[in-house]
Amino acid sequence: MAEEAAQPRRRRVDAQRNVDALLEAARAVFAASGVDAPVREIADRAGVGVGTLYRHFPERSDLVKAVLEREIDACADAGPALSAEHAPGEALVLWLGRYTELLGAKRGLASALHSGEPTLEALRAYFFERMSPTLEALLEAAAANGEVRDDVTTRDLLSAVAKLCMPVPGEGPESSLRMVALLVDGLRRT
Amino acid sequence: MAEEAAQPRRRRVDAQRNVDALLEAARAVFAASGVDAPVREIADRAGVGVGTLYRHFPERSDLVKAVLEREIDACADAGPALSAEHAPGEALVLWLGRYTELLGAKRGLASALHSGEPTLEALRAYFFERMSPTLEALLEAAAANGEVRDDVTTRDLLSAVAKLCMPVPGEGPESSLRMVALLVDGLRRT
DNA sequence: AAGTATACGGAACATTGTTCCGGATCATCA
DNA sequence: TGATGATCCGGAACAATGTTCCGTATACTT
Repeated sequence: MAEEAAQPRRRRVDAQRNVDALLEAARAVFAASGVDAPVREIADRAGVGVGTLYRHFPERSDLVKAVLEREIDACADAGPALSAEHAPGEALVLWLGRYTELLGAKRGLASALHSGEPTLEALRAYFFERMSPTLEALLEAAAANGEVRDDVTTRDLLSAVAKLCMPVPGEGPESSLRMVALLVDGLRRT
Repeated sequence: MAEEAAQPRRRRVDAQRNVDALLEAARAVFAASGVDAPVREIADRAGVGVGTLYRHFPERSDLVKAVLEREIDACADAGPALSAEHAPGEALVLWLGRYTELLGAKRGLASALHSGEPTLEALRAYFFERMSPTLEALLEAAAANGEVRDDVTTRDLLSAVAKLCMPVPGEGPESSLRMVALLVDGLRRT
């Protein structure tokens, strides 16, 4: 009786099992073959038909989104803590490091953000919606403190670092790190 | 008799006409719909069957490459002139502007460079092969002159700017310009 | 003009995202 | 517990797109 009264029924257990299997399969396949991996491969690995996959994730991008959402949240939520424990400028740089790390580790994320596919628009939107407030706060604090220039947009900065982290065949994450560092140098107050 | 002796025959005139038509159609279609436009659309616009298209351009990417090669060359070749007429640091910045402009105007170029498609590897290779010597010279001169830091790789810089120019739905070329400017600020000697 | 290498067109194939629906399965209630 | 209906499943089928194939047509050569 302590449950929500709205839902007339709860999700069938087999359905839940399949959702879990799909998420795990997707995680594995994306890690192994990138976010462009065929849907069927994921369905097979999960031991499920494509119909089932589409029942739970109406579009391929919903699966991508589901897999990446947790990591996006963790990164976005890391801002306030850094802000509490460090000086504004330092907190900003540390968070940008964390952000770069996320994009470097989940190579698929950067790709997904930039693949023109209109179907991934939802992921892009979620990503920026989540990250913007965090960076906004850090950036404003650091600028108010005079540690970084104040003519740089939150959106530009998020976007720039994400782009620099785009994986390219024949280029490792190290080069992304170097390029981000260069950009951050440009950010310091002139 | 002044011809090369190797080729037994020269290209048929109808074939040449079709190649030209295809190149023009591709240019138009790429400009209108991006480099991901369907091959058939290009063939149709050129008034030609897909078989003909594939006879002259064995892979889609060959067509992309053919369309973009000329512009790549022009940009790469612009380096020495700038170098002759300006101070090293200024020449570098001016050329980077030209380079950014190319990537901003031919939105397809930046996409093509970063779309993971292995078939576009040839274009990527050509691009860097052509741009590297130009930027290398400019960068070395400016660094030797003490105007910019000397710990930045040619390759990193080419790659970074190209990435910052990647088109993203809902983001115009202006934001690319701002981000490149930021990066260039980071490039100045500290 | 005849002969032949070259080129053409478009049907057909492979891959991939997505839709559809008949049949199986589970939750609920008498 | 057993009936019942909502929910879910599987995979065949469809659409879009890159690529291949081959019978036919055309342009050079002699």
